[in-house]
Amino acid sequence: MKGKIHLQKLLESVLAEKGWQWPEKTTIEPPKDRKFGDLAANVAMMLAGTAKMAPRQIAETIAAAVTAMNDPAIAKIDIAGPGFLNFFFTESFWREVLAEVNAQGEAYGSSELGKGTRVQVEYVSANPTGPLHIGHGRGAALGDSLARILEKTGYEVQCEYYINDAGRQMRILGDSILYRLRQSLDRNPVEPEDYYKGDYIKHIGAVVIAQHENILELPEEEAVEICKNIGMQAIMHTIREDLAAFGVRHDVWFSEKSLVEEGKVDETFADLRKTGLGFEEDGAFWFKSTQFGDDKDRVLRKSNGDTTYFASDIAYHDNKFKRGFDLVVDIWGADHHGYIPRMTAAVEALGHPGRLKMLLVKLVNLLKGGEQIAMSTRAGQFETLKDVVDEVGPDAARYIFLSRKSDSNLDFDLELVKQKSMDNPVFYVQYAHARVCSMLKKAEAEGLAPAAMTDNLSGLDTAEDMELLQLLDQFPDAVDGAACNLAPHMISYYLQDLASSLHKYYTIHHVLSAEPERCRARLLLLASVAQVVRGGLALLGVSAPDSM
RNA sequence: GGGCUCGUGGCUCAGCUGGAUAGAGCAUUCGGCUACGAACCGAAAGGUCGCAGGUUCGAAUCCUGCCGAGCCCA
Repeated sequence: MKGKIHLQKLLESVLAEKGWQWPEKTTIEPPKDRKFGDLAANVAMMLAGTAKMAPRQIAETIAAAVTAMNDPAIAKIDIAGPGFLNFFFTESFWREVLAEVNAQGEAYGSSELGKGTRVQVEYVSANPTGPLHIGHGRGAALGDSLARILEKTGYEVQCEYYINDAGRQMRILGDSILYRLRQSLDRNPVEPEDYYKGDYIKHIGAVVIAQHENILELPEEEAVEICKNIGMQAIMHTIREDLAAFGVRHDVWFSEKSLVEEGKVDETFADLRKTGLGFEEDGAFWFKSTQFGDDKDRVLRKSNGDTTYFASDIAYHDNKFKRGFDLVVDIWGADHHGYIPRMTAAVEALGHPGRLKMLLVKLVNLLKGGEQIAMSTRAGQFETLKDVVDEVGPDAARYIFLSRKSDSNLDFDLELVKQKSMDNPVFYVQYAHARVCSMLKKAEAEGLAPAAMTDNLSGLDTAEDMELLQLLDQFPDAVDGAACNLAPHMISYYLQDLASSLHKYYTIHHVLSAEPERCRARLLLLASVAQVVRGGLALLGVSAPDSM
């Protein structure tokens, strides 16, 4: 970031002097091959069109102008390929990065990118009909990490869980519990055509009978209602526990039922009717979503009087924006992707176009030693999030989830995730941290303290020193990138790079036995690396142990 | 039938708001611990970026068609 900012200032002043406008799409970033230099700018190629000159010729002009400025940070400028400007900075410039890292401490990497924008991240939001499974875990890790990243980059973040506690699924839950309850008492009940079959249903049945001894004497409707309520509470309780054990935060637990009971759905209907975007037809109430690019209009209230899920969802999103969020991020399972056009249409109809971002999380393919484990809540066979976290630990599970794009398929092999190999890079990154901590501890025991910024740091002069310094400088860029793209996996990849450079450094350069001044400078460098590793892992919600 | 997402070395994936010789890890082969943690490091080998067109000075990246996989809707 520091290098980039410095370079951008130089280039901007040169362009201003030449009367060229700064092209919007200019990038300043490390070149793909480090032998090309420390940072490369494509500005000459971007200018070719408007300046009506060959890119390389523009590059020559810019390079000459920058050279003439005699900037103390710039060691060399090359022009290469189609017109890249490749900049080499001085070693002492890169050493200054350490001042940045240490002055900011824990805050290093944070930015004002979000400018205080109020953003809500809604995630998990699983129906309270059964325990969370591993697919929910992926969404949970993504949402939680995203919230951390957005907070780090200057957004004001609220995390929310939407509880689908109204509607048909809840009725089925009540039926399922009652059925299992009767069965356990040898009443030989009729099997419902559709019900939840997991063992947890039986356990809830036991709780119900303990609290309501006379339940079987009550009218059917009343009994189902009791089962439903107790069941929902019990399940939500375990969901909260499982999320807490996974280190996932939600600030608000929002009930669909409350939305309906407070008349918010009716309010939304009225609003739609007023704007002409809602209409009656065939005894049903419709939303004119085709006006916003959906492929057909959608029913909000059926002719039998029941409102649809979509109706609640519109009212819910209306409510979100009325609560003052500038941006809403929804994280959904990929099986809901068909829902995107109509939801986008709805948010537009509500007058908030472009302020809803939907992230899809593809299902997780759970394997054990290469063999697939089937998952289905309804059929009652699944590996719960809790089981998985208990088995592999929250760090490993989270890191796996966050080391891939969320919309790509993910194989989660319980055996591989436990292995301490690069099949699960979480250990690789954590190991880098533990290694440095152990070294710092040993140094302390020997009376060696890391250098201060006022000390002579010229001992940091090898290619590996520069590599680490430049990576430290790139951390804020990685965080901003992850925030802009709503993509925590960019942090994982950054951390793997940083850990790799650290391990290489460790192998090549001996720290404690170097001459005192160089030793202390290296300790400062390594302490800075450890701090950034810690900061990066914190954004993923993964711990950074001192020893392992 | 309509729609969405995805096809990148043997495997798992980055890169996708167009830029340099397409990158990692695993697996394979070879090499490195009498110094700070070998859960590590180095080297080799491995690719028509699904296929075919198009846009451009330049395409894994953008557009169109097709093939293939998964899912959603009817």
